[in-house]
Amino acid sequence: TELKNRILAQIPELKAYREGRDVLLAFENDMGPALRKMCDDNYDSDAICLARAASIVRKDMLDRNMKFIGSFDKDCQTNAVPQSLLALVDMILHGPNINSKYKTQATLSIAQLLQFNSSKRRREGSTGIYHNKSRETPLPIYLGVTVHAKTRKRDLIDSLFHLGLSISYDRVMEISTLMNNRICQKYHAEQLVCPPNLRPGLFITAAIDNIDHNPSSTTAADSFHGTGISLFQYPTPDNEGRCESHIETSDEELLPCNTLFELPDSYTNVQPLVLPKKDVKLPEADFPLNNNFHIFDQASQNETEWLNNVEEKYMQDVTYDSNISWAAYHASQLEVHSCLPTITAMLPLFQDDSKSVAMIRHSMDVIKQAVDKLHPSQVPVITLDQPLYQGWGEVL
DNA sequence: CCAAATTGCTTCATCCATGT
DNA sequence: ACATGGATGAAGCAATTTGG
Repeated sequence: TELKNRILAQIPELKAYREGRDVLLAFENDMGPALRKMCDDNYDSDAICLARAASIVRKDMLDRNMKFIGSFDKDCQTNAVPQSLLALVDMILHGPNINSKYKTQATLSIAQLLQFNSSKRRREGSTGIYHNKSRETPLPIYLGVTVHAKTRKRDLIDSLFHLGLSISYDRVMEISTLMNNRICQKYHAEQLVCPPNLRPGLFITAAIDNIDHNPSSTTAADSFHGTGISLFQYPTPDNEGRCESHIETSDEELLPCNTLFELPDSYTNVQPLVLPKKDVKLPEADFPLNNNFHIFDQASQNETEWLNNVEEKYMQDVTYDSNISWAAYHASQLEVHSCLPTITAMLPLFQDDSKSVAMIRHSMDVIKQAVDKLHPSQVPVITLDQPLYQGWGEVL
């Protein structure tokens, strides 16, 4: 309507005919004067050009129907916005002659924000912006979720949302619930808890430790003395493992967005365990247990070398590569090979005391399940610190 | 115009740092 | 050890906006 009024104001020879919802513009008298007037009015023809360009791009934008499925793929930024919008933004930013295939991140960001903040029809005098889920783009989602994950500050997300940069706080909550439910569904389907960022085919080590959150405030009613289990994988350039972080999104509609699923019972229920009172008979090993004393010789030789190094260097000034400490010396003696960052995953926490034998037994079961799934041929490797190790010995 | 979606507001409960 | 107030989040409801 605004466009119609502008056009009518500029070209009074035009007449508007209403036909249902559409408005037809037609010339009342003959075409000549009107055309001439349009050509003369250079200023407004720019405006018409802009309006035309905008409506072309808008049509593409509003036709988009994206849905956030829980993860971003590599080209999600480009795929989230129509090509015409990208081209337009790129032309505005870098001039119309550049036809580069590689869009800058600024182009992508601006285009995504445009798409995110667009609406099909705005009511006269409406103040706020209502965002449509089907036109959500990766950038505002990423921004909102990341800011929440790092800071957990609601007002920060709210102000970003009011600036049109991020999704609303409610939407962040909704997405987090959705992710939880999806991953719980996966755990239920497999009947074991195995974080999806771990990769099949890589060696796994596990660590069990007690988690003690003992708030310093005197009124903190409950402290947390639980158990945490971490899994580690060590990818190398030769074997990076198969990356299967994609969670299937089969029955999308069935997942409620307002209630949280629970973890499988087989994970959360720690079975009680009674240790036999008497000494247990150890099974006989089916291979000879011989003493590899040359390992100890090698180890003591390493220690001697370290002590020699300390003796040699302790009088001198300490520099970056003095490597005085035990760990630094031995690390410097290792051969350097390229290695990728370790993949770590933390399993959901347990409330049970980590020193109890039942908990340790359950940890072993849980770790074994995860190892069997990811790297079936492997013997589980578990590390623990001293108080837990005592209980561990009892379990064994 | 109207139903559906989205957003804003309020209330209530809980947690926890801080001060006394 | 206790009170207090800020921060947070869930839930419900109302208001507003959108899109057919």
